[in-house]
Amino acid sequence: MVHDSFFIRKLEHFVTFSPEERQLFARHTRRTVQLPPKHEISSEGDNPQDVHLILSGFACRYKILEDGSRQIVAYLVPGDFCDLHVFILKEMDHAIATLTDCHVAKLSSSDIAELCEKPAIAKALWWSTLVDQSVLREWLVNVGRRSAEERIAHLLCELLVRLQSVGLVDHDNRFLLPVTQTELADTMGLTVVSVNKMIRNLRSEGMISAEGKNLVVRDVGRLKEFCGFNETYLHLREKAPASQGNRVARDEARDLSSA
Amino acid sequence: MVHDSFFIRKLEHFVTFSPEERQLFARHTRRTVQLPPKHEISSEGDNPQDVHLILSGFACRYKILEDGSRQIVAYLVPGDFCDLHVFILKEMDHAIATLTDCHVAKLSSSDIAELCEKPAIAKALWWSTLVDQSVLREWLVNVGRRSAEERIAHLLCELLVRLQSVGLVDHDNRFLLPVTQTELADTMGLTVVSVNKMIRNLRSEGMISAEGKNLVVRDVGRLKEFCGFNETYLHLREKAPASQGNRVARDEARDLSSA
DNA sequence: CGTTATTTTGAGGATCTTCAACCATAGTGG
DNA sequence: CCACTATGGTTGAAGATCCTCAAAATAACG
Repeated sequence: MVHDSFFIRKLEHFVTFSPEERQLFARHTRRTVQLPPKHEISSEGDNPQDVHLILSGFACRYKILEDGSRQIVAYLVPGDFCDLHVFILKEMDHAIATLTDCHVAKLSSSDIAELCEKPAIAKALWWSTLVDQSVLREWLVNVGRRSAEERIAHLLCELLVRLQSVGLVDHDNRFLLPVTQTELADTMGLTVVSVNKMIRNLRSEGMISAEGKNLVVRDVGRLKEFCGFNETYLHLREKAPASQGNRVARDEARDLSSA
Repeated sequence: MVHDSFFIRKLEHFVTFSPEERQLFARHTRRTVQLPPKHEISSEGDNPQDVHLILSGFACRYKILEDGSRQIVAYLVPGDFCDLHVFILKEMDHAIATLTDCHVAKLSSSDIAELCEKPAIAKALWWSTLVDQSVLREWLVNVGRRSAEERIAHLLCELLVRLQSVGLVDHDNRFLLPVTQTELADTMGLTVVSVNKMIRNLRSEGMISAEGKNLVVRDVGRLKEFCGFNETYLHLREKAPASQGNRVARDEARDLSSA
């Protein structure tokens, strides 16, 4: 119940849904599976039949090279669609796997088709694909042009904002980051050793701190400043920032945290 | 006239268009401009009104960082749409500029809307967006996980195949590459000095040779082998290669467009 | 409580960058 | 016609960043 709302909350950064549209979403996301960590949702070369939507947990999109090294090209967090492209591109050019326990909804071709009959929903799905693309561009900038320490800082800023946008961050900028340093390394084009040392730096400079799998951003301003983070590329401000819209969002967040 | 066909040729890797659909394309790509090199087609922060389609020449998509460094995140070659996202995302999160003289078609919101009334065309535009996304993923892998020399080899393989797919490569694997080494460096997350030395290596190893602005791939097999190039990610083989399969695809497209 | 995964640290080395030239080419204006 | 300038390509030397290798410490897990 709670989980079902993450993607609605995400998409509502872009459009506001009517009650019927929300019900339509609920109806088409009923078929779900519970997956353990490191479970492949779809593999390179597959021609999958379903679209997957992350309801809870973390997953990632990645490619494996001939020499066995891995590059993670996207993190998939609650509210994210994994593979909206499967009805157009017949062959997966990458794999998708869970990083943690995940609750995942499976939507068939007809689920998507029926959802897309509502123009607001079709547009929102377009938006989410385009935002994924924009994130990918920023990751390329990150790996291509920033230092190891800046890269990690930038990724943490992005996750902070993305998770905030679906209500998964505490008031003190604490969020669950169930990702190993090896996985971070595979994300940023670095080695574990580097990642470890750079995280130590960020920590000793007082910008972040880690408590188990929780990450706390101690100084958001300085962290963003340090890596040149500009959240425009997440395109979270498409809707007019009217006070009414904001109030609705706040009320929902309160409801959910009590649930 | 010749130029008009590049994007049709590109999209026809995915669907086959009817004569009416081709005419529709012709009708909606009549408004064109001729641009000089280094001309900004659209800038970061813009809310452009038109979609741009490259008819001839090379352009690129890039971001500038605070320190002035640049990361190119896509090459746009004849047949490529620059900014199909402008009707959804209200603010450009990156800039687009020509690299050479470019002949560019400008399509308005209504041009696109009318084109998308034909399901085959709508699907083809979707396909082209998704392929752009796939290329972006592969570039991230490239910059994140491959050595300087492999990166350049991989980019050259990609351009070879992409330009081949629109008929811009000679029988002897020669094509026009009007890109400076500085631009290559900004593409691969390297410096000009490195790019220069790696190109020298590839040349001395007999894989490529350069004649002015022409690049010749002397040993395609070895070049692809060297960088682990696998063209699957370009998704150029969506149509069934059998003649029968093609007929079915064509029939489907016809049915849908008449619906 | 032993086993495995993950984090942490150090030392040495490779790759790529930075800096600083110099050369080649093409376009410009006297 | 030729000096002058701008752009791009080429090269070498020195240094920084990040990697590799190796090992220990810590945490997670059945």
